[in-house]
Amino acid sequence: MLIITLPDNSKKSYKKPVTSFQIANDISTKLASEAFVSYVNGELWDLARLIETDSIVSILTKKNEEILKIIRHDAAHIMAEAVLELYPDTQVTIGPAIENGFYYDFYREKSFLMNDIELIEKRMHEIVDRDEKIEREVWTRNEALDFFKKNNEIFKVELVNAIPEEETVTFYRQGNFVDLCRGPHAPSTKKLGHSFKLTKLAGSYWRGDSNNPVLQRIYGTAFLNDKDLNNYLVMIEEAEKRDHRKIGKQLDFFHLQEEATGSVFWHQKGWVIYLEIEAYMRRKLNISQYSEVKTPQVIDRSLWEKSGHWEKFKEHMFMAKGDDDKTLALKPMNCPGHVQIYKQGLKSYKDLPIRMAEFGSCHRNEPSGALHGIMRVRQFTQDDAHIFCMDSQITSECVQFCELLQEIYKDFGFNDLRVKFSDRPATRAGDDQTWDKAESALLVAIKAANLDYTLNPGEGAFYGPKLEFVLTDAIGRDWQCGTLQVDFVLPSRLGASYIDQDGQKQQPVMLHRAILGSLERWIGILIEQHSGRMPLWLAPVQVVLCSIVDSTNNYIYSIQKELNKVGIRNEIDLRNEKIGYKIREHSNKAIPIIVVIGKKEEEKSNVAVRYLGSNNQEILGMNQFIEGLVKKCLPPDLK
RNA sequence: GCUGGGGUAGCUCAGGGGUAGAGCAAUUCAUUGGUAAUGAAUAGGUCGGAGGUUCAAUUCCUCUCCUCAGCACCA
Repeated sequence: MLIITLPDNSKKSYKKPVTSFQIANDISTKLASEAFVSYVNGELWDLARLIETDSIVSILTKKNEEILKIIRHDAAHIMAEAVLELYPDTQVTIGPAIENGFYYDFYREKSFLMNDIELIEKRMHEIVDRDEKIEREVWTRNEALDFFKKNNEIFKVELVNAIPEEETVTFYRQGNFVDLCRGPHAPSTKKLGHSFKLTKLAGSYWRGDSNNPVLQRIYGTAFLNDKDLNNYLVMIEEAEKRDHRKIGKQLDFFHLQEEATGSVFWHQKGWVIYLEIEAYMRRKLNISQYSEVKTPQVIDRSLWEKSGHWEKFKEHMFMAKGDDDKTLALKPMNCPGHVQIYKQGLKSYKDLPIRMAEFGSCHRNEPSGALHGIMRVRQFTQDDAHIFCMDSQITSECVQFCELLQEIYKDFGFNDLRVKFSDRPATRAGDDQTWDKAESALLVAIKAANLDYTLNPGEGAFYGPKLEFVLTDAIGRDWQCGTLQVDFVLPSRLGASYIDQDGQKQQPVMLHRAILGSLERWIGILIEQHSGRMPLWLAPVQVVLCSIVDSTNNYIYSIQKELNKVGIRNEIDLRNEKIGYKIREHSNKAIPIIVVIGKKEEEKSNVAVRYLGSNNQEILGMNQFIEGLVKKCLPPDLK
């Protein structure tokens, strides 16, 4: 006797082992036809898998969110089947469902081209229509090994080899395609339906290691119906319009060109944003008792050798030849320079903590494939600082930093940031006790700032653990912005010390920290966040004054004079164009406030104000308008 | 760096072995108008760069640079 408990707590009893499909069928034939998989005691199972003990079972249909993952995984298998049918010289490797879709990595001498993708997609639709049964099989590990060896599938052999000898593995068979897979899957290829699309073709590496063979990855996405699929595709299209590279060009913020690959040409409008942000950060750092410094751009090789950068980072450093055949390097980081300033003169424990800040312009020779607009560049400016402190000050400094960071992110409108915590790696400097202290300081800081985090186990730097503060771009890619790293190593390598209460020489700890990360990346993220419609305090042009007829030009000049006096960034548009044309053009240029001035306004010393994104207009007295505007344009920390 | 796309007017893009195309922008003229495109005319190009094949290359081939997507990288 076998008792099956259903979600509504009703029970069914069976004399023999039963499948979820039978159970569904006993409830209603409709449910059986709509079922994809089931939960059996909280685990996802195939419908055809035999349940042999008393169990809690629920049947999943399209209404359950989990199904999306299942059909995307189905889609990956169906794609692999299609690829093997069309290109039998291919080896399959792995193919998971991922956020928003799925991919499969293939190994094949010849590259897939874009037309291949179309053929594969077509074949997938055929396989769906074939309604092939998808069946689960349990094999011993050695059977699996023999099978893959016989077929010369070296990648699968490697996967199976990693499995302990006594264990069994599961296979899924559909048509002539068999794949090693944990499952579960829907009962038939037909269940996928036709709401899928292959999206991208890209290279990847076996097991994510660039020393391994290159694989070809085909990405796709699948949904439960065409409407969801189309919504998704439209959403991606919309998101692409927020791309900072596109907007940067449209709004005349910056440009990039071949002769300076990976370095930004800031135009006047973009540079205004940059300067406003820098000024804001200076105010915040002053209040937080940082002192700002500036260190050399080009430094002799010997210092980089002492700091360890030469050994670990040489390939990424730009070199310059000096006199006497000296090798110089453009600084990729600011820390060694800051230690040199720290080392000038003896430091006492009473001097600590020392918080040394720099808007440090760094050069790194990033691999060409890593470059991305102004988000990943070869020359960038960090809002960098190093806090030299005693062990006993680490925690409070970390807490203060996280609070400051959060305050600043809020001012820029980022309320939900994500934190990654990278703890001790296998090979590291410093003893476990010191690591304990540093890791717990970071954790205390996260908690004090009321932040959630995800753990990156073993991903810390060899010199200490770190926090990474991550923001997301328009199409969902993660970018590390802020960071906080505890460093036990550099101070000793570069000989930084202080005298403690007992007159003994001690080594300070160094906290590397940045809040925005790089000004370039930060502005890129901001542009995408706002689709180019920057908040008033950052808008390159805050107001544009538009005429309707040219008889009011003198009145407009007089308003402009007043705006200039109070530091409102403005433009005037006296062109011989219709007002509708001007409104449209300035709206497209994302200018936050358009002021229209005609004869009516001039007569009473008024202005007609129109805010971006609104069709309303507000008639205000000129003085009243300017007074209000000055307040609105204040940076968030001065409001 | 790796795999696959792409580079044509200021911008967005079409084309394709035989004098290079559109829309928008620009310039000129007319229009002085009331809240997201007034009309007409004109001008605009080493078809990313270097080699090669050809009577002829922007088009085909080779190399190279840049760029896009993903992978790897981001100390």
